[in-house]
Amino acid sequence: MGRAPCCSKVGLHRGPWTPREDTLLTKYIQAHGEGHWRSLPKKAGLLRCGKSCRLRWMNYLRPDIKRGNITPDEDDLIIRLHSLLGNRWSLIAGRLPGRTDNEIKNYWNTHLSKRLRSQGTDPNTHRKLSEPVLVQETKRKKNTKNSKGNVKKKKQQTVNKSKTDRDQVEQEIFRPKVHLPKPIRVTTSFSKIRRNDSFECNTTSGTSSSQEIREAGFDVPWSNFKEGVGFLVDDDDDGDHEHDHLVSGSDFECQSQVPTQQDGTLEKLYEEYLQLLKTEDHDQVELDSFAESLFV
DNA sequence: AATGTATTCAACCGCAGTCAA
DNA sequence: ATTGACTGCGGTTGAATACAT
Repeated sequence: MGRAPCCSKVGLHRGPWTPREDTLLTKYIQAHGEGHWRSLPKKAGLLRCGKSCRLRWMNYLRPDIKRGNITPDEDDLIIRLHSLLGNRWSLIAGRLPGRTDNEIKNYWNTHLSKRLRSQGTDPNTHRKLSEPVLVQETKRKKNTKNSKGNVKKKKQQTVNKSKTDRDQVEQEIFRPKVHLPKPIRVTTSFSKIRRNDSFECNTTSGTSSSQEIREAGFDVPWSNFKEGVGFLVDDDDDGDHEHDHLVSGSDFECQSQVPTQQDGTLEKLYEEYLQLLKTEDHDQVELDSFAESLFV
C-alpha cells in the first residue's frame, strides 16, 4: 500500500493558485466533470499535479462552498460531532453543507479547541478539565477588524473574480441550492467503517463509507441525528443563511443501494443514540462509547 | 516606526483504502 | 493473490498578516 507522490513535481507549479489557474480548472471541470485527477492537469492545461487540482477544487472552487462566517449553530454542531467522531474532519464536514474538511479542521484548531480549553473542556476528550485553562480564544477577536481582513480582502478579490464566472454558469444549475455532499467514490465494500467515513446522503454518489453507513442502517435518520439538523437549503443562494432552512434528510431522495437493514441491530443502535441525545444531561462517556461502537 | 510574536488558513505531504489488470 | 494506479484523508507547514511591545 501507499505510493510515491502523485507526480514527479518536476516543472510543476506549487503554492498559491493564480486566478488563471482557477479559471482553467473550473472551466475544465464544468466541461468534463470531476475525477481523473491525475490526467486532469495536462488536459486542462495546468502545470499542477492532480492532487493539487483536486484539493483546490474541493476546498475552494466548488460552487457550493461557503466560506467564513461559521455560525454559532455550526460551531455547536462541529463540537458535538467532534465529540462523537474525533478528528474525522471529512465526516464532520459531511454534516456541514458547504463546509470543507480543511476549513473545519483549521477552524477547530484555531478557534474551537482554544475555546473549549478556555471553558475548561479538553478539546480532545470533551471532558471537563480539572481547572479551566485561561486561554484567550484569540487576542485579535476583540478587534472588530477581521483578524486577517486585509489578507482576506486580497485573497477574496482573487477568489471572487474567478468565482464570478463560475457563479454565472452555476447559478442556474444550483438554484435553489441544496447543499449536497461533495461527490465521492462509491465502493461496494461492506467490510468496515474507516477513518474517512462520511454520513452524507448523496443522490448521485457516495463514499464507500457513507454508503456503508447507509447500508448499515443509518440511511435517513442518521442525517438528522442531531436534533434539528438536516440539510441546509440556501433558498436565496446568497451565501449567508438568512433564508436558509433546515430540511430533514427524509426530504431528499437518499437511497441506499441495498436494503438498509441487515438485521435491525443498527436500527436499535440508532434509537439508542437518539435516546442518549434526548437525555438532558447525558453522560459524555455514554456517547463516546456509543460512537466508538460504530467504528469498531 | 521598527521589531518580534501570534494567528490564520491555503496548500502540501505521506499514508491508506479501493479498484482493476 | 499480487501489484500499481487512483483517490481521499488527516496532519503539518509556511507565507501573509495582525497584534504587541
